[in-house]
Amino acid sequence: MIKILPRRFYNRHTLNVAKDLLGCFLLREYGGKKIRALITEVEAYHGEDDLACHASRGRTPRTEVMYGQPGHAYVYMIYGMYHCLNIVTEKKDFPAAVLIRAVHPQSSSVARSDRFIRGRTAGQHRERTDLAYGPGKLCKFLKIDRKLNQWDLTKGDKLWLEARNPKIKLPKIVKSRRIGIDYAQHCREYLWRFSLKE
DNA sequence: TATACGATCACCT
DNA sequence: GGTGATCGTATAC
Repeated sequence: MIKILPRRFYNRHTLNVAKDLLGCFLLREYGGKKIRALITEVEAYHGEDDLACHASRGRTPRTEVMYGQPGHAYVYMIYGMYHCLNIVTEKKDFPAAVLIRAVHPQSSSVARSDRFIRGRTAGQHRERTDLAYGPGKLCKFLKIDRKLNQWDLTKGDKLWLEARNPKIKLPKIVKSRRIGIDYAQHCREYLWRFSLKE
């Protein structure tokens, strides 16, 4: 039974949403293709007091989406060449989001995309999790860019999320410090990066 | 208007 | 371990 994550899933504390997103599926549909990917690594960015959060300097045109309704996408360009996908959390007017750092594409998705990206022939398919390991790489793999900024993720179209299979036991969740935010003073010590062990 | 820099990645030593 | 690519955003002037 496949279930699209509803708005109320995102309208909770960001740390809980982040942990609960592990093992869920990120779905991307474009050009007649549908890719399903297991979420394996996330980071939480929570409120204006979090110095690592883009909203730490308040409302700006860029951060406005994080102040909006939960369950929308916050996609921004980083270093002039990559995009990062975030899931907006918490109630309206509280700025917070979960950065999707890594996903594990389903085999059929990898096969399709490998053929599309690298022109591989049938029989050469194999797991290529490296294609989606890292926030920049997964956006490239899933063709996610700023056109999907503010996209409603509860509609089940173009980009959405589905619940994990409750019958499958989840690997242990590993907590660690967030990546690339050394400027965030004491906030860089927070263990707000969550990943599935393995 | 000008400038500094970043929630990254690939490639180098 | 280090560096360059490349441009939107925030901030300073």
